[in-house]
This record gives sequence, structure tokens and C-alpha cells, in this order.
Amino acid sequence: MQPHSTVQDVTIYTDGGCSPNPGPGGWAAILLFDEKDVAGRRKEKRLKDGVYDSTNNRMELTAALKALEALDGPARVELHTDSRYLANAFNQGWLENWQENGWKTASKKPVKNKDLWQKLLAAAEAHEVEWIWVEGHAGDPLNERVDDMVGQARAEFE
Amino acid sequence: MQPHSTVQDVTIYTDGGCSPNPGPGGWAAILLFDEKDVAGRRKEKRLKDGVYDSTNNRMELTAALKALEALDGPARVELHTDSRYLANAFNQGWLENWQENGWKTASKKPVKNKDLWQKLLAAAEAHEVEWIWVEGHAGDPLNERVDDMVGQARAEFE
RNA sequence: AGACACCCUAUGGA
DNA sequence: TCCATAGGGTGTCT
Repeated sequence: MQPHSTVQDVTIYTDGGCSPNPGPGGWAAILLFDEKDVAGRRKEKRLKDGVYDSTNNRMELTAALKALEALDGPARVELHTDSRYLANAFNQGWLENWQENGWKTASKKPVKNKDLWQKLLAAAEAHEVEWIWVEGHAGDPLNERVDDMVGQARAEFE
Repeated sequence: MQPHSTVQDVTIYTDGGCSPNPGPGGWAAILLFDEKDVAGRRKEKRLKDGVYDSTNNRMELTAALKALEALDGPARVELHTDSRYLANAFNQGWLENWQENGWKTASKKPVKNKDLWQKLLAAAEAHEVEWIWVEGHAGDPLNERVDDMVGQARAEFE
């Protein structure tokens, strides 16, 4: 046995959507762990679910939240999302500003989806998360898989 | 020939914008006269132009200025604008205050666009102008036309 | 603190 | 083409 860091590396792909927006929605996440299974394949977890009525952005946030909550212990995470809304909130310091300003946007209006943002902050705190924005139609096979899963999840709530 | 008043009635639609703001800008105006042409259609004048660098507010003011300057003789004018900046300057007495205070704002700072405001005052003096504020996306077809013209004008200066 | 306008970005859809 | 969900900013005034 080799010694190993207690921090695992995880790559996560997330997506979410509603049709129409707002309306029935779905989200999905694929977690790829560094650990291998007995066959030598990268361990993987897949999550998906839906709701009868939501918004595209809430589904994008939910996908990331559920993925982070599905981690067993502290992890170094690369989380891929096609949502600028989500990626910029972390990468452009939006969340820090909102927390300092009492959750008001730059135009002094209440930040939407505050409940999810706060859960997301709590869930991300335990880990070292890198938020990676990926262009919507970038052709990455993993992203196409997640997209399919969102459609499947959503279909059960139409 | 019928006798007619020397004062004509004119309805004017104006708009202006920059993209980005500040940046390349355009303005446009549609003037609808009461006179009919030989086909019995309301006579109409359309104006538009652009500049390489300006601000949204300067473009809104310019649209109104150029429209008033395009009138042949004294007129009763209904001028439609979606700019509160422009409409309030005339309707809320801002301009009167500025002239009395040596072109200082309520917070003692120099009024911006003084050059355009002064030309506008001069141009409006010859007429009886009613400044009508219209909500930006009110769905009025004439306003949509003017909006299109602004885009066209601006496009030549990008 | 308020208002209007001008935009910029991405996603989700019809 | 259109709309909705969301954010950032500037131009201007009271």
C-alpha cells in the first residue's frame, strides 16, 4: 500500500435546464474520481433529478450543489459548468460582493436564488473547488452525456 | 385652395443609443406632418446619423435636436422620447433651474451636455413642443421603426 | 436613496 | 426571429 493524501481529486461535469423556462426542469452531474476500481477504470458517480417547476439558473446551481454534496471527504475539485452565472459568481467575486452588500446586486436589487447560493457556499467550503466555465456547444463528450441526463431527468416532470 | 394656419402640427418619434456606452452611436427621428401628399398619405420625414464616439444621452438629445431643426416653420410638436433625462429636463423644470443656477446641477456640479441643451432650447423656442415620455418597450410600431434606424445609423460607425 | 435610458455576457427555451 | 433567467457596467438627473 502506498501512502496517499486524504484529499482526493475529482472532476465534475454539471448541467441543468428547464423547458420552457421557467417550467419543468432537470439537472445532472457526473463525478470522475482518481481512484480506480478493480478493473482499473476510473471510479464514477452519476446523479440526476428534476422538479415540476423551476428556472434554468436554479437547475444549473442545483447540479453543482448536489455534486459537491455527494463527495465523501475533502476534495480538490474541477467543476465544469456552461453557466457564466455560476462560474462568474465564484470567479469574478460576485459572491463576495453579495455577502458584503447584504445580498444586493450591483443595481441594488435582491440577489435571486440566495437560498441556493448560500448552500453552495457551504458545500464548497469543505473543498478546494476550481470553477471552470465551458462553452455550451464545445463538443466535449462528457458534457454531451450530462446534457442527455438532464433531458432524461426533466422528461419525468413534464 | 383652403386657408390654413401658418402653424403646422407635427408628431415626432426620436431615439438614440451607443454600443457600447460610451462608444459608437446613432440617432434617428421620424417626423409625421399633418399635410397629405397627392396620394393622401401623411407626409413624413426620416432622419438618421451616427458618430464614432458618444454617449447614450447625447444621442437621445441629438435626435430631438436634429428633428426640431428639420422643421420648416413654426409648429405644434408632439415629440416622443423614451429618455427621462430629456423629457424631465423640459417637463420637470430642470432646464429652468440650470439656467438660473449658471448650469449647475442640484448637487452643484456642472451640467453635462450643456452644448446640446442650449442648442435644444434654441431649437425648441420657435415651436410649441410637448415632450412626451414613452416607455422603452411599449410596442409602438413607430418607436420600433426609429429603433431600427438607430441601429442602422450606428452600424456605419463601428 | 430613486428613476429612466444605453449596453455587455452567458445560459435556458419557443 | 422572439422571450425568460440572471449577472456586470456607464450615462445622467432628482
